[in-house]
Amino acid sequence: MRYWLMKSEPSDVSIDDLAAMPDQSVAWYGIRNYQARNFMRDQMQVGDKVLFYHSSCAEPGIAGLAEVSRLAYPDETQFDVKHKYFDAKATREAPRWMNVDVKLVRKTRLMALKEIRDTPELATMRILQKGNRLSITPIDPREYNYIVGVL
DNA sequence: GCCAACGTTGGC
DNA sequence: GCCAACGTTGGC
Repeated sequence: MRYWLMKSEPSDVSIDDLAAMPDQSVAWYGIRNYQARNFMRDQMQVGDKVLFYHSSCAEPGIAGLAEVSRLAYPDETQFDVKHKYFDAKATREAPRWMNVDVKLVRKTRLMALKEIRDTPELATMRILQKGNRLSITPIDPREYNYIVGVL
């Protein structure tokens, strides 16, 4: 089993939006970065643990715990000409983008980016490294356990 | 809104 | 294959 941090803009899908979904589960659509796609396509397994992170918002930070609930499958939005994530180079026969489904485990207190940054045990997390922009990053089990312990 | 950092695109 | 131009991310 692996551990991941997945960023979502709360104006798009927040932890409360996730909680309100049928099954409290959502397709992680819209990933248009190959590294992040490859993590979902090649490495994620059902049951993998996910830190649900709010990005591009007033209070960036970890907002809840989730887990992978469905293996990667083609991202529907790439085929929808009216969608902002439409990709003209993707076809049903040769889809370019994939997504897993992610299901809520529980909403937590917000662990703010600042708190993460101020925690020596978490200094090696990828979201803290300069210039990191990846929206999906692997998390060390020790880091994951530390975070769950303080939430 | 700014801007640093990085990924992608496309002409050559 | 190089690399300049461009687009995006995401904290501030």
